Amino acid sequence: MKSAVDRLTPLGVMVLALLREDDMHPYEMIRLMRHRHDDRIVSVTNGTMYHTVARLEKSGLLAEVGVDRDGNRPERTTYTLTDAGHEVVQDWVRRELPLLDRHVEFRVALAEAHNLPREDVVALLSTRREHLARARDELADGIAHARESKTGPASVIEQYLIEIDRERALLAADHDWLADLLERLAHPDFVWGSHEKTDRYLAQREAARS
Amino acid sequence: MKSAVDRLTPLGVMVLALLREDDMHPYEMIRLMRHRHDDRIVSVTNGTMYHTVARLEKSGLLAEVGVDRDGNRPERTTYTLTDAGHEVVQDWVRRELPLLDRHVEFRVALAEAHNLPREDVVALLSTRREHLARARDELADGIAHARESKTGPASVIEQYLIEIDRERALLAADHDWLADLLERLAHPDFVWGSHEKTDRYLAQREAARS
DNA sequence: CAGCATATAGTCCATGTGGACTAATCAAGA
DNA sequence: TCTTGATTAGTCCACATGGACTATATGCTG
Repeated sequence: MKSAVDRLTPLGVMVLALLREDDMHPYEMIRLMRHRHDDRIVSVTNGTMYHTVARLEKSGLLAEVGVDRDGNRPERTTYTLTDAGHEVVQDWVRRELPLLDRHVEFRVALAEAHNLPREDVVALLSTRREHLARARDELADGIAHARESKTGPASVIEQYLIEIDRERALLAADHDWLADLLERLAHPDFVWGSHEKTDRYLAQREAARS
Repeated sequence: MKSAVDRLTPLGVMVLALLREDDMHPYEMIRLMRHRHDDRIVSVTNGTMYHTVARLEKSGLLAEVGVDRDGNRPERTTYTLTDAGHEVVQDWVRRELPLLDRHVEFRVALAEAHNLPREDVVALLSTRREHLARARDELADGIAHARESKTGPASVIEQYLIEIDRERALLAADHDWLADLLERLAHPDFVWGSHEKTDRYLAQREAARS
């Protein structure tokens, strides 16, 4: 039986996270995500956004709060986050933070990690760090093994190892970056929490009007 | 007017590349891709594979060569690459190799780069290297700028820079790895060419029977 | 001030994806 | 020997994506 967390798409999670900051209509989500360059992480198009919001509403993770009108502009339907939606973002982030193979999902989880208590994030990312170290070493061993057991003409397979060697390099870099982040997170100077989000949202909303 | 290259999905390109090695039926492509762990790069499912092959046939990039039968097993339809298909893989790889933002596409392009002459690959990857250096520096500047202009309470935004700082780190690692690869490619010991592919294919086909 | 582009807010549809399903054959275990 | 499970080869369908399209309002340019 698949729970609500499993049905969430990356964009769906970002939508729920946006609604934690304030009630919003879909078009504003699109503008805000573009302004914050969240579309680096997931592609944001009209079709997908409206469809995603409709799905989230059907799942009871968000709900209409009213239809507002500005002059003669088209009507806009504003949505708010439900308690279930609130909870499900956190569950989703918790699930995705340690996983290695879902690249887009991890970037979203990392971008939304501030929705979780700091010590939880540190624990989950420490697990991820171990997974990264293991995956990196296993890949390196596999590559070394493949290089030893060259059966044909000398090093003819080297060209087939290029892409996998890049993956190894990126895994290593990801690991080292994460180790550094964990040190920074351990330091008490690193401010954590979601209490400033409304300020941030308002500031960016203002900036978007210029 | 969108050419055939634009319509290609990552899996479509890998299918065409497989057919350069030998004629094959879709089910064997699935097995072979799983055996080579090409499903690290693109997800391989029945539905997508058969649909992809059908599309490629409709575009004239591959063609049926016969329906073979093994005992009372289900019939299997074998496909071969057309001249157009041959050409289009190379065009696609040429187009994708320098681009930064299409992560999956680049991994496929890199894995299939051996279908191009070595000097072309070196040129395209050198361009990519410059793009990477520029993107890395621009991101670093943007992050530094955001840290300077903190308007609110001290370093409250630091938690919002985590994900983008990871992107910077991975860009830097990608750049350095690529610089190293380009040095290795310049060295004459690095064997290049597609003449051994049939051997490789046969060896793995054999290995898959154990 | 006429005209053209862009922003606002959203709908609709063609296409691609992935998981469930079928149906037969072969291997292995109790 | 009977049955369970995996492999072979493929079909089918529900759903997610993204681009095209609509329609009004505002801004900018010559």
